[in-house]
Amino acid sequence: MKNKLVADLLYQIADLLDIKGDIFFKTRAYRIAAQTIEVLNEDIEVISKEDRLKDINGVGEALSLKIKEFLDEGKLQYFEKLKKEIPAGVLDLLNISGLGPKKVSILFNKLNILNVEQLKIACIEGKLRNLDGFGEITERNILRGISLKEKTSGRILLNIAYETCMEYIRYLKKYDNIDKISMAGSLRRMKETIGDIDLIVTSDYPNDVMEYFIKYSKVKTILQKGKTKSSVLLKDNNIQVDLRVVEDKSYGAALQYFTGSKEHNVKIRGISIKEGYKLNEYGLYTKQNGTYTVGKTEKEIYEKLKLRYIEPEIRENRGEIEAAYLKKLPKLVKYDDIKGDFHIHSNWSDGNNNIEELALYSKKLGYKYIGIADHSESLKIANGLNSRKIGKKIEEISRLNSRLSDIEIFCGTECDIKKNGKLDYNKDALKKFDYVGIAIHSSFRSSKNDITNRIISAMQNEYVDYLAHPTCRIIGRREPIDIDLEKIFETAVETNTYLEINSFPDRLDLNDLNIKHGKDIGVKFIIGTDSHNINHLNFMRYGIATARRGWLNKEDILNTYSIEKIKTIFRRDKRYG
DNA sequence: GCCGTTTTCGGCCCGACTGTTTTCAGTCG
Repeated sequence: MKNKLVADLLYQIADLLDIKGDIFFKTRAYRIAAQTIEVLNEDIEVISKEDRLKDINGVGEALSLKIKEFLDEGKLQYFEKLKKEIPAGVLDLLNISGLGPKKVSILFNKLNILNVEQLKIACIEGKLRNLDGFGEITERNILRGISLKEKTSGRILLNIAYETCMEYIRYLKKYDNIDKISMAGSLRRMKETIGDIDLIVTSDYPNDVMEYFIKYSKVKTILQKGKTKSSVLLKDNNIQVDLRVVEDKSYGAALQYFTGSKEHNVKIRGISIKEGYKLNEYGLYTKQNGTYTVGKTEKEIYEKLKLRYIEPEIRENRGEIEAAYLKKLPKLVKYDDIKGDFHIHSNWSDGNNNIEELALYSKKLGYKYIGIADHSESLKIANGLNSRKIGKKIEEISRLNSRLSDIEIFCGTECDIKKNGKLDYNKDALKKFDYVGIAIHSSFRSSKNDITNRIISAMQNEYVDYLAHPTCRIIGRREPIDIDLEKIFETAVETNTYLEINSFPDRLDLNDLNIKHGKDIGVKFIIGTDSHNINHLNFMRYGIATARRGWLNKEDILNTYSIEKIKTIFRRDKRYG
């Protein structure tokens, strides 16, 4: 499947044309086509061979020829030419918050700025302020955007790392000489961003495993290759993957050692010493004469140290070791505990799929229910629903509910919170929904007091069920909004408002620390994917991981409940009484 | 660029906000 590759090509062309100053509707056409191809279920190569490219919505004469050339030749002349006109570093500038194609174009053409580093220097030297449309504040904003990007630079989003890793594991599993295999490191702990991918395998033939490991078709560079450890750099995304081969009797010890976190391990090793052992990546050895005691599984190591087994997601030295000793570890929510998803956008607003497609795919995931929460009226860009359309959407959902079995569809909304804290829909409109999610989509930089009060007053609305992506952060692009989370948590408890754990990989909002803190105060949560097409529904895994990192158990999360219980919560007396 | 015609051109979701200006361009969602 080269669908993703083709989509990326079209996205890049759109960016390049934007910087060149081509008309908006042309670049938009490229992006629409890219988006469609990205989520296409059918293999684009098959479609191309059968000469059906033009049947794809958004692909016409010109694009079909370009896609065909790219698939047949392995590259596209048009794209190669564009890349010569605009260096790759200039494209990077688009990823800085506050910079769009027009400004980037000026920076490139007037100041000959070719990359982020040069831009940073130019800002510090005050060279931008004299350009048309730029000023001192622009310089400061750009510097802020660059530093935000630097903070996460070199780190990959969780979903990219996870998918890349699973693909590598599938390749390795095909090899007979590998027995056990697992990911380790921050990826196994499911941190929101990942530095590199660590893999641990057991085998009696380490040398052969190393050979097989580096022969993977996506390897770009072999960084090192030894007897038991090798590192490679992957094509496309430049991710580093480290592989370690250990004996079976050391498998658990190696996993424990390489999963981390560093802080967790330091403390565990301290406990080992106190208990008369020495712990390293090969096993737990007695201090006295260095004999091997255990090491085959992580569980037996923890148990030998008088601790309960600690799940990887919470190994951060945030109290888990003490809790493991006192037998007070939370029973973390499991990846298959989730029974549905309430944050899904359909093609009634800005989603790519219709409700039936979403429902059928959700059924495949084993869900019992889903909720379609399209945008509200004022979010015109996202094609927000006006009150007339709400009725029609409800009719469609009830038709589907009577036709489809084993899955129930709820009609919800992601209602915009206006600047004054009022909701985008009035009471009569809100009443029509099965449930109401609320969210902020503008004025992120208001004062802490204003924005906190704005959210609190929205939460106090009697029709509101949950607050979506509470801090509005975008990892690597936007800092969380400055809010008084303590007050938000208190209001959530008072008003029975569930707080969302948004599973979209660049959001993961609330984050692990917020969640843990909220739980201590008594907050209840809901995990939503913010899906805009059926593939996004799979992001649920990352929301669950974040919930686990926040120490949540099943009972803390709305969408683990039975459908009957959900209905009583959505129809609580205060609303309909 | 695509699409759909009253079919070969004209329309294509647009409003809020910011920082620049002094009436508006660029960015964001």
